[in-house]
Amino acid sequence: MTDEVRDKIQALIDLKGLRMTRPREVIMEAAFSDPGAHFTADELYERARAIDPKTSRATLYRTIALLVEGGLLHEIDLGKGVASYDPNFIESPNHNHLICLDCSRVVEFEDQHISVMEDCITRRLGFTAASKSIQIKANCDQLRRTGECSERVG
Amino acid sequence: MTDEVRDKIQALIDLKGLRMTRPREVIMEAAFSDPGAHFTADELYERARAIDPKTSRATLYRTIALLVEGGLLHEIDLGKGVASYDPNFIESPNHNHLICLDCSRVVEFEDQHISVMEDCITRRLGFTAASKSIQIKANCDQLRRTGECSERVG
DNA sequence: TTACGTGCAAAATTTTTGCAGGGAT
DNA sequence: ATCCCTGCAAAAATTTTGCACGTAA
Repeated sequence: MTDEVRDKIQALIDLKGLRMTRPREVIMEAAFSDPGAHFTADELYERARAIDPKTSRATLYRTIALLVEGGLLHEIDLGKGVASYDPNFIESPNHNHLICLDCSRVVEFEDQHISVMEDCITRRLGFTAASKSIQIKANCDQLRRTGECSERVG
Repeated sequence: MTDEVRDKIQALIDLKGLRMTRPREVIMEAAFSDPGAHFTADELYERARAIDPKTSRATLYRTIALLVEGGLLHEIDLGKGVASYDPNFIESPNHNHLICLDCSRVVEFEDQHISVMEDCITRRLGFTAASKSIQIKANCDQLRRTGECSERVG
């Protein structure tokens, strides 16, 4: 977990007048240890239990809600049917997701041109954008050429 | 429901060797009667029951799965926490969603430029796009000017 | 000390499934 | 007649909540 994330967490705790407890610490550690790793509630539960097996689902859900509300965690749709969460919006607030239909890998990307156009369209519709996200489901070219998919990340 | 939709449904039924039954008909009627209206599973349940109160959830979920699998219904994330479904991808296969944070209204929009750029980025990452979607959460300018939000759809 | 936080277990939601009877082709 | 389909009810999966005890500040 980076210091920046640690600071944001502390700021959120302070802002809401909450307390930093060990159960919360464990869950946040599990959530932010790898910024590239998205997860579902259940996956985070397993990760947290890897750090402290006593972690309870009740506290997990309460902490997820806290982090989402505070903007440190974003709820995203990765097409799994259940909500996934993305811990990387702190460091890359404007990234999008490409989901590989062949291996389910998720590639994050950013693009200034598209971002500008999104703002443009939003304004034209009479709104001011608060958050923007793109999901692209796609097939891996390499798979078709070589029969393999995993690994390569453009 | 348009004839085009009716035809697509029939084609799906035929392709899979299924049968067109009254319970399915009711659910599909509820789903496609208003292409602009997104819905959750539960909302569709209520709509279907308005047509035929005997509609069961089991059949509803089975029919939703059938339509999603067949590409007639798209699962989308409207930020409600539960999956929503969009019946309008048959008529507008490439539209995106803007969600008003003030009134929760969903505005659909399409844009050729962005669509091209998405394909471009996807190719650059080494993939071929299968489906693309954008979600923008935004605040209504009119609300800030006049204190009202609903109604206006750019 | 004193709220706030926690875990447990129960409850509430949401979705899936087994099964026996019913219906489309 | 055949095999798919349906509804019911039970089960499964996921998330929320009440409560008594624990603990950070």
